[in-house]
Amino acid sequence: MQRTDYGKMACSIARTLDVIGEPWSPLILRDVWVGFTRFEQLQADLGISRKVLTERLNHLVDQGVLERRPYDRRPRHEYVLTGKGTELVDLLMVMAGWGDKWLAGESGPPVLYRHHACGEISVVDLRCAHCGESMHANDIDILPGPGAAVR
Amino acid sequence: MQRTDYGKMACSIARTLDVIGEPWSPLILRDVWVGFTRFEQLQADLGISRKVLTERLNHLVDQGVLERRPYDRRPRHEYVLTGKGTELVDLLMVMAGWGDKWLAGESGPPVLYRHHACGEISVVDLRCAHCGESMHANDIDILPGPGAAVR
DNA sequence: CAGCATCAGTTCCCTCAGGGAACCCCGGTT
DNA sequence: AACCGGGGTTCCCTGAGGGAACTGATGCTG
Repeated sequence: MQRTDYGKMACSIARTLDVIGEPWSPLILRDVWVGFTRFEQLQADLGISRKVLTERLNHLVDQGVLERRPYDRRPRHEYVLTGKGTELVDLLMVMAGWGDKWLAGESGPPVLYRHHACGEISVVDLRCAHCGESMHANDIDILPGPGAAVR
Repeated sequence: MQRTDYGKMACSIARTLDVIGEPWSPLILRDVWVGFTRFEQLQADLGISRKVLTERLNHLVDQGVLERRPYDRRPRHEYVLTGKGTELVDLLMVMAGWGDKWLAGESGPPVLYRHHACGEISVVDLRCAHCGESMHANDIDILPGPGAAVR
């Protein structure tokens, strides 16, 4: 949890930050996505404090982004992405794309993405869901929406 | 700065978090994007502590995401997005899109986006830059890239 | 069946980052 | 000369993150 509660703001960016804005949360999702699904695996891979990992996992489960699932008759669980969580991974892909472009340096990007549909190594691009043309920060106007008045 | 330094990890998500992963940074970028470009405006709109706002702005300028620009003969500046920063706004759009879908509730999204190209209210969609087909979390394989070995 | 290992946390303390308020500096205005 | 307003700085206090030790439930081993 942040000191300041973003969830109350009438802004979908702030609300999203309330779900995955704390330090570590995006990296936890990344790890779950690539197959580190258990507490010990996450802790070892990330080097995160166990206390904080517990807090983050509980929060992500509470928010419906991850699901806790037993995988043994012993009290053992793994964490898996829900549909809501899987769609957050899209955000991670865009984040990775920006980092690949601006921060990777000499040696190039640490991972590559192969698109199932065309079989090629590729990157994500943002398109308008309506017309299919490119849709970036300078290609849009912002208008107040129906939820604008809610505080 | 986080306690843990993400910038050292061989992961573009972690590196991106090193730039805008601290609390407030995405909201600062959002505000600059929509036109709150001055210290006092940002402080008033966000309700952020002045100390932290100073730190965040310096960090974002250091990272080449924002540019500090004088707008008066007095020592007054405004902050504007660089090219690098403008591309980060794409990330904010995806973040907002997710929040609109999963967190907006009854009253609907607080803001709408009108796409210049088609003039319609729309949302961003992720496509493969290579073939143009939909490209989401489950549509790709992850492979090690050239920068994978760097620690 | 005692002892040990493993996973998944929980508890403890310590440090340091965020919040809040007061203060400062600098140029311009009256 | 006194005041103002933008853009910070400085101070203290609280609370979140880090680290390491401890716990509890279950299964495996001798």
